[in-house]
Parts: sequence; structure tokens; C-alpha cells
Amino acid sequence: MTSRRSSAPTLEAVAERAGVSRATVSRVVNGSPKVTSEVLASVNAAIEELGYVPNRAARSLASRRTQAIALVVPEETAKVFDEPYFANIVQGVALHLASTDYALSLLITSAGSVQKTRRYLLGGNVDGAVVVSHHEGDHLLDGVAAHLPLVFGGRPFRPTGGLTHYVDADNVGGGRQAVKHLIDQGCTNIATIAGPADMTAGLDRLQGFREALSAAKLDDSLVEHGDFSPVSGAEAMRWLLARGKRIDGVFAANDQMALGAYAVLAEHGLRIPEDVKVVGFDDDRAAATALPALTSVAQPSAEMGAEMARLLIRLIEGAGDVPEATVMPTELLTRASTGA
Amino acid sequence: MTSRRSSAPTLEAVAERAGVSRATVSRVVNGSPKVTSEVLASVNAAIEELGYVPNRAARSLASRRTQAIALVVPEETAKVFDEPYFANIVQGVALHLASTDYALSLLITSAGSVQKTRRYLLGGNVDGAVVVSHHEGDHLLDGVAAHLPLVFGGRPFRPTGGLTHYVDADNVGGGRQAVKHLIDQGCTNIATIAGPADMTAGLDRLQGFREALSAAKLDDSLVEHGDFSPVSGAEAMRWLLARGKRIDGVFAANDQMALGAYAVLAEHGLRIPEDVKVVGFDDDRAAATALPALTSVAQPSAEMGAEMARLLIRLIEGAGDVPEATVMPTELLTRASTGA
DNA sequence: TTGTATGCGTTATCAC
DNA sequence: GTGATAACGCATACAA
Repeated sequence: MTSRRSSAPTLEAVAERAGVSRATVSRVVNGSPKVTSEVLASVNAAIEELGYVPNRAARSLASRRTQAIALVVPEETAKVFDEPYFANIVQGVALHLASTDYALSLLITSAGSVQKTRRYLLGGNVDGAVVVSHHEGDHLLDGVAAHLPLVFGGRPFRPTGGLTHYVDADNVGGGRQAVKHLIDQGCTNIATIAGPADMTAGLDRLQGFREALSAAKLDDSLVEHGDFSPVSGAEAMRWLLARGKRIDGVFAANDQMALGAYAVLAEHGLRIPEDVKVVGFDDDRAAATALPALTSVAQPSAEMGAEMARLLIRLIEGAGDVPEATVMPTELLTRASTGA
Repeated sequence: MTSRRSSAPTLEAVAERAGVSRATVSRVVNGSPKVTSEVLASVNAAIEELGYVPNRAARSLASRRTQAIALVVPEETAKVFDEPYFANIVQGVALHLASTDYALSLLITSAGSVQKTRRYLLGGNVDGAVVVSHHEGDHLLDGVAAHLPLVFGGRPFRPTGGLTHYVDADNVGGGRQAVKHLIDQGCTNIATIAGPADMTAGLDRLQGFREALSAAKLDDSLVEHGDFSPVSGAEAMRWLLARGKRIDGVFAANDQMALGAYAVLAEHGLRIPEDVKVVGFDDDRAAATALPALTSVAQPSAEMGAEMARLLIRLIEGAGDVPEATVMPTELLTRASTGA
């Protein structure tokens, strides 16, 4: 049996204690400039003495603002919460919000709870939402953007009429960076294990691959798609080798697929990095501990989370100059797999 | 410029549309049994047509309940969010809550925001909280338990007078399990790299180590403490070897330290598992991909998160039979490091 | 600068 | 079973 909370002191109690009206207390609490320093002091004293803390529900009801934002994560994503990427996004968002006055509601949306999520978002529970999703056809939020400020993590698959804002890593640049590094290391026959065609991150990285090769006037036809899983990476690598062409460099759209390829290369008696150099993407935790350690393109996921939160708050507070797209720089971490 | 939300339909609008009073609509919304099926139908129709969704702030203000719970995570913990343990706890809590009517507020508490967190919790923003912490001296929540139902993740360091409930993994049993496995594999000189002395998880695992050795009448004096980091594991391993006694089995209180020990064993020309068998704890993602793959004790972290949420809700809803301690079973995953 | 009065959208206590 | 009506705790035009 736990004892129940003794009803908290209200604004009115503070008003009486300080000998002023409720309105004045409200002003003090909300930091209004129009209040005498004397009154301010006595009110603050009363607040302190009573341990007053404003009731959010009441405040939100009266002000029509909730001071809360939602972080929407699809269940499939949550299940792979151990992908550092998502965990870091969540962390970044939460950490930034901790320095503001906004609370964070974490929403995990399963296939069956789409309606529930929509209702939650549209039910005036939050002032805005950060959405971390990435698949095409997430109609989940169709129309919501018209009613609620939204910031997406990752470039949406299709343009959404100017009212979606998003924060993305520079996937094209990262892909370019990765492939350029392979070229610099002497590779001339470079293949890529691309991501699925329904995710912009995969497509953008592939484009980076093409741009780098085209700039160096090298062949860019060695392309196979995977679904970001290790087995799909192995599979793709098998197909690439089956083409019979020489391959001395591989750029995988993520580390998991790169590591999947490791095994297949070994099967074929190809050594990394002597025979084939490999670069991944994401700087998965497994990258550094792999043998050989995997060179990878890192994206600043925690910072991206923080940036999403920051932009959302600006949108909520009515800033008119919030950029539709925010692209954050990637970083190439060279390791043994490219002979670093 | 995003267009603003067109004020949502209120309960009153539904009432008018259905030709009944607001009270009746409220009853329908809250599933009261005292309502004619006809009225119920028409009200539901109106709700559907208007796309009505109740306003939480108003509801919470009137009912004095928030239908929200907080998940409190200390910042240091958040920073190691990539420890699967915490990510899984968060996931477990969030996923369970998704099947209920409760919303989840994620609170990351930094050293400087302790007061803010306390205010949030005591300010009637939530009906209860799940606290994932584990260090001694987290006075952060002193006294809060008296006002708000709380469920901790992990056994609190000191008893708290009967009003704290917690969910923990069977760390003692897990430690016992790990060491017993080493014994079964033929080890007779077993050492342990224990966790810090101010964390119950570490202490409990150490106790499991002692119990298993004592049951087998083996020496249990080979103990060195680390702080759960890889370097501390390496350090501890060095000290253990420096004692000059033969060691053919090592139980590390977590995988990170076990992997730290890997390198030191190699330096000393000791092979795993031929010369020394190693067992870790947590089933960190790095465990399976390590070379050799690390045998480890896994704890059901996602399930623990779900259980915490479940218990908290029962507390909130006044159940009197909620157990103070809930201990969840661990599982030994045998891999190459113990010659499996 | 400060106080007064009204409203925010629901729930809950009554009568009917 | 259903409908008025008073809270719930705070913000905010408006008056002073």
C-alpha cells in the first residue's frame, strides 16, 4: 500500500499566501515582465514555501498548448532498437528536449495501432511530432501534417507539398565519400551492395556511388540490391561475384550487409583488404569489432535527433524560416578493411 | 508556413449532433453500461462523423488522472543507450503501454535537471513512473515514492521501507548458472571479474559466483572488480593473472569486461577456450560476433520493461497484491568461448 | 502594474 | 437511463 499524493497546492493557494490575485501569480509563473519586483519576490517566496508546481493539464487546457511533443517510431523500427541509429535518435531528441520546457511522448506504432496514433496526435495531446520512419507507403500520417507541425527523420519518399520538414544525413555525399576512398586506395573495379529501392537512404547512397565512379570515369554497373540485413548482403555479394568480373572494392549501403559480404568473400578465397577492400555505412557497433575492422561512413544520429527536436520547436513557435530540408554531414571512418 | 489545426470537435459538438446531453456522450466515451443501445449507436455515429477525439488535458483536469506514465532514465545511462539492455527496457515499456490506454513520457535526467524531474513527477503530469537507474545514491527520487507509484528496474541498493517495487533479473542465479557451466566444462580454477561494488547487479552476480564454487567445494578467492567497461575488464584480468595462480575459467560480470579480458589473455599466450574458458553476462550484441563467440548469460530486458509497465499500472489502479520484488529468469547462451 | 471575470473540454454529483 | 450544473486549475482579455 502506497500512500496517495496529498493534493498539491494550487495557484490560488499561492495567491492567498502572497496576498495577491491568481492572475498575478500566473504572471509570475509565466515570467511576465509586468510585475513589480516586490510582488515578484513575495509570490516566489510563497511558491517556494508551498512547493507549488503548476498543473500541466489545467495550464494546457487554458492555453491550448501542451508543451509536449511526440516521438513516433514504428514498431518494426523499435524491434531493431538495437540499431544504434534509432537509439541515438531517441537519445538526441530526449536530451535536447530536456533543456527545454517540452515533455516527450514516445509513441510506438504497431500496424494495428495506426488509428490510435493518429488520434493521439490529432487529439491535442502534443504540439508537434518527430517521426522516425523510412519506408515508402507510410500513409500513417497522411493528413496529419496539415494539422500538426511534423519533422521527419530521413527524406520522405515522395515530396509532400511543402509542409513536411525533415532532417537527413548526407547520404549521397557519404556514398561518394566511401567510393572515392576506395578509388584513392587503388580500387578500379568497384561494386556496390545497395539498399532496398523503397528507402531513400538506400537510393541516395547508390547515387553517391554512381557520382564518384562517374567522376573517375569508372564502370558503375556492378550493382546488387539487398534489404539491409546481413543475409541479403551475403546474397548480393554472391550475385556480384557470379558475374565473373574482377572486383577489388565493395561499397555496402550499410554495415550489416557489408559484414554479410565478409563471409562470402572468405568463401571465395578473397582476402580483405588485400584482394578486396570494403566500406560500409552507419558505423554500426559491429563495424569496429569486425575482423578486419570495417571502414564505414558514420552519420551523426544523436545530433540529428537533437536537430529534429530543435526544428520542431521552432515550427511550433511559429518561426517562418524553418528550412524544409536539413542535411547533416557524414564522416568516413577508415579502418583495416580498406587497408587504412 | 504550415496551416494550423482547425479546432477539433468537442464533446459538446457530438452531443448536439446526436441530440443528447454532454453527460451522455461522456458516458459513451467512457464505456458506461448505463446507456441505451439506441442512444449509444447514435452517439457513436456522431463521434464517427465528426471524428471526435477526447481532449486529454480536459479529461485529466476533471478526472484528476493523466493516463500517462513516465520512464525516467538518468543521462549517464542514456549516453550508453547503445547498451542493448536499456534500449530493450525502453522498448519493452513502450510496447506494453501501446496496448493500454497510457501514454509514455520519456524523461532523461541530467545532474542539473534533478529538480525539474522531481517537479515533473510531482506536478501531476503522470500517474506513476518506471525508473531505470542502478547506482547507489540516486537520491533523486527520495520522497517521490510517497506521492507517486514507482517501479524500479533493478534491485535498489538499500531497502526503501516497503514502498518501492522493482523488477530485476535473477543475477544471483545467472552468476551461478555461468560458473556452474564452467565447472561442467571441466574448469577447476575459476576467477571472476566482478562489477562495481555500488551496483546490486554486480554484487548479485558475484554472489552467484561464490555460491556455485562453494557448492562444488572450489576456491572462490580469485576476484577482481571492474566498472563494466572493457578497459576495466582488461585491467582486472591482468591483476588476476598477476597473482600467479593457474586460471582455466573466467566469469565476467558483463560482456564488455569479458571482451576486455580477451585481449589480455591473448597477450599472455592463453587460448580461448583451450586454455581458459570465458563467460560473460548481458548477451551484448558484441558477444555473438566476438572471436571466439562469447558464452553469456542473457536477461530478458524487453520482458522486464513490459513487466515494469504492467506492475506500475496495477499499482496505479490500486491493486493491493503487487509483489515488492519481481525476479525474472536468466538464460545461459553457450558459445565457442566455453568450448560449446 | 494589478485585479476581475470568463472560458478551456471533461468528469462527476446531483436531481429527474 | 438521462440531463443540468458545478467543479477541475489555470490563462487571459478587459477593466481599473
